[in-house]
Amino acid sequence: MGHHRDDVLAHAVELLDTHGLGALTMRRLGTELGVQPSAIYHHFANKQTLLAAVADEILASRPAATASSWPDRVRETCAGLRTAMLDCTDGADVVATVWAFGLGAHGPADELVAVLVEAGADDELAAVASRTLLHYVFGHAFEEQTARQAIAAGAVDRTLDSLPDFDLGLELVIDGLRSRLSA
Amino acid sequence: MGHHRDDVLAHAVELLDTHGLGALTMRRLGTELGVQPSAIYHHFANKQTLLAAVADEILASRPAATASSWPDRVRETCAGLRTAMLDCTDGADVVATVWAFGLGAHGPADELVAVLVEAGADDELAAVASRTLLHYVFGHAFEEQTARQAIAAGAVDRTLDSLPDFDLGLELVIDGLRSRLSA
DNA sequence: ACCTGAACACCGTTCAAGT
DNA sequence: ACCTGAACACCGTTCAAGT
Repeated sequence: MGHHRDDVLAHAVELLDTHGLGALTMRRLGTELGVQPSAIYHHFANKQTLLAAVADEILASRPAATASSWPDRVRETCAGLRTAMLDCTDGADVVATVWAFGLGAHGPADELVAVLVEAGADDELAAVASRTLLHYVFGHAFEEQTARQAIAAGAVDRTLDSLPDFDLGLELVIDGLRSRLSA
Repeated sequence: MGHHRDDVLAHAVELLDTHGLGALTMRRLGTELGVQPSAIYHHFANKQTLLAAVADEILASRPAATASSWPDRVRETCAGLRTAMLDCTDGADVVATVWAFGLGAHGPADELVAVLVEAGADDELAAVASRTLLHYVFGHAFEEQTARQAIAAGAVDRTLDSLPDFDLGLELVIDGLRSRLSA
């Protein structure tokens, strides 16, 4: 048929978004593209590499932070990251896993480090704080998205109104950061 | 052979610890117990239920927090949780996933909420802060454990000395919490 | 450059039936 | 109460070979 890497990647993202991570299979991807499973390996070395590219695609849709104060820029970056992940089925799972493996884009991490250094943090604080913020955003988004699906599937009974208080937890970390930056 | 639920669970934990999450399979578990795969379903409804029980087992080894001040109790609880997860291969992955699904023990969460309420937090702050702390601990442990394995497997080249600065990030959150509690 | 066909070594889960 | 045997509907990955 003559597909390119980008065709395969775009289809993988669509498959993830419409049917979830469980449906994003090398075999199913091949079938939907009208091609043998093994043909996918011509474009991606393995599934992990494909998932890393999918994660990058999810993160590419983030808007750039525009605010002037560092707390607002941190809020913008974290909110943008969260929204990008929640906008795609199982997006938080894919992005967090790829990040933990050390693959995929460092965009959000680099952005946070830059903002914090500009705000007066030394290199160590900037590095630790950016990772702390990312762990918070990943953890919160992953739990929210997973719980929502578990409830929708009837797999578990649980309320969710207690969950999406994303901003409050973020302010907690920002407050801790503020007390370090003003010192 | 006549196994009980606890035999199966103990073997599952051992399989996880010695060979990782990829090896913790219903089929392999059956084989190692000298039993058909389908026999496992007599003890656990499905793999998710088994994983929830495994997560509870990992968390059961945590020591109780004994310190008197709330920041020290928070540090103890978080460090105990982290250690329990890191002590078992893929422990952070299993515990964080089970937690996100709303299954398994709420031990660490309940402990943190209790400590924070005792320290003067209202119910909402205690709930948000405990989840923020958990997201941080899960995220940090998952990344540390995953990165360590990815490096050991040669799947990725990355330094790790920049990672295990667990305490610094935790102090950040505790500082934010302190500024709320003293207000 | 892109793909086929076939194979290898696996999965989770169900279900009738056995003791 | 605990298990067998067999099946169903799948996986990721490799590799020689084709165009």
